[in-house]
Amino acid sequence: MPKSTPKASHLAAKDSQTSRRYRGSSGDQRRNERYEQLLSAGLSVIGSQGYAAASVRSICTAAGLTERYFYESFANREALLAEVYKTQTRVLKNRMLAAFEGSERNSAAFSRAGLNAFFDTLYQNPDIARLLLFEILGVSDTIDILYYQAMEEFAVLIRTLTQSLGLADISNIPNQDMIYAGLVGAVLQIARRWALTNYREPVDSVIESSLFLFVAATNYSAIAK
Amino acid sequence: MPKSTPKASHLAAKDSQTSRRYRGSSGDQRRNERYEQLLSAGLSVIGSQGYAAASVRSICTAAGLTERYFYESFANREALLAEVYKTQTRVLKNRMLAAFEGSERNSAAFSRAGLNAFFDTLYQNPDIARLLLFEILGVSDTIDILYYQAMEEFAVLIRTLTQSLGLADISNIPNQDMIYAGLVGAVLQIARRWALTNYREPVDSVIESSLFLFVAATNYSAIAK
DNA sequence: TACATCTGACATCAACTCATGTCAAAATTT
DNA sequence: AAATTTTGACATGAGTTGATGTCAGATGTA
Repeated sequence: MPKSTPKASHLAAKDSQTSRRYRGSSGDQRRNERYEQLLSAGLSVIGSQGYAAASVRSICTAAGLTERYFYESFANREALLAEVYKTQTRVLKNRMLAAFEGSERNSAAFSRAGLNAFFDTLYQNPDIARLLLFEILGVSDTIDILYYQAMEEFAVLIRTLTQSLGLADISNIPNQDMIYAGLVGAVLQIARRWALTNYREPVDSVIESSLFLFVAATNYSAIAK
Repeated sequence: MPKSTPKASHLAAKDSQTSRRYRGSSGDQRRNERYEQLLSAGLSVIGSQGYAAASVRSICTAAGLTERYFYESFANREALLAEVYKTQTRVLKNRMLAAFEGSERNSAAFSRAGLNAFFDTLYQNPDIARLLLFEILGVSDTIDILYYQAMEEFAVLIRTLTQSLGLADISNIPNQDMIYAGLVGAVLQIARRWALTNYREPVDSVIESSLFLFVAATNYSAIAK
């Protein structure tokens, strides 16, 4: 039996008894700090150098930790990428929800607020932008599924909000899932284009272009049919 | 001086004099064959295993060639990826152009023909789909730019065709480049979603959803303003 | 037949990867 | 102060990678 039990999960409740306080914090706290450091270093390295160049060594160096601690929190590189991705999409989603809350209840203002939160987050954090827009694709089947799920969540989010507020309606059109997925894809592509041209366009410009597609799609059927 | 001059380009016109006929073909012909074999094997391996797993060795094995010949045609792995990508986007573009040619001259039929060529190609060639939709992103700055350029070309293509045929007009809207980029992104996202769910949706369904976004975007401004 | 070229299987090389192990010194508790 | 846990720097090992080199034998030419 190994003397140091490996922990795939960072929630190692079992050790809270056997561990001892150290530098003012408990074993769980310290482990949690290391986990957070690795998560943050992962975002930084992947977001600036790319996933291919993000070796365990480089991430641990950036985190100020030894490689031994990497495997305390993550099974492998891919698991770290997955966690970073989940964390950042959650952050993004929350910011957008907060923006929706604080916006006026009319169609344009509402959508603009959400799009502003989205594009502003990417603009303020190029590492996040690179990771969410580029590095996440083509890594593995597992990660691809994660990406797919995140896209689906965003699509459901905007669909629910749009419809529940009665801002627009395309319910007479079949395959709405796909159309909302397409709209998310349109925004992502505009964001990728924006990033690849070093964010030269003003943020308002990318917001308005995205908004146009949203409004066109959600209003067209009501007008045309 | 090295006795075997390395050739970064596969167009090694210089050797056409020094080389000798072999198995019925000239040196240039043989070199060209090897180049094509590597290109095809590259698509196959990258498209089925992913770029990360596509080592020089595995590609050469798939091509039935020795590693020595890899560097005769390509400077490195990335150069091969770039060539495969360029080749396949060119093929795709040509198929779409051919589809446009053979279609009726009304808005819906025209767009449908192009979209059908696009989605059908991906459906018939999952390797191409994976490479174009997933594996191309996040590899390197050079490859990212290649992707960006290809997207831009497709956007210009549909913009030019749409406008020159008078099928629709959004010229009263600013930042049309961005909007067409967004439409390309929408189609790509629908394709990615389709691929990630193992092409379960009928091809007509993804075509109609894409078409809806096109028609909505290109007709909305004319109606609304 | 004698010779030159081309080919493909294989060897080599340093560099790098992930993952695990070792151990003395630092920090904490008793 | 003594004992014990935790830490961080480093070593290790098995494996793979990209890139280049070697060479006997197949395929051609004279």
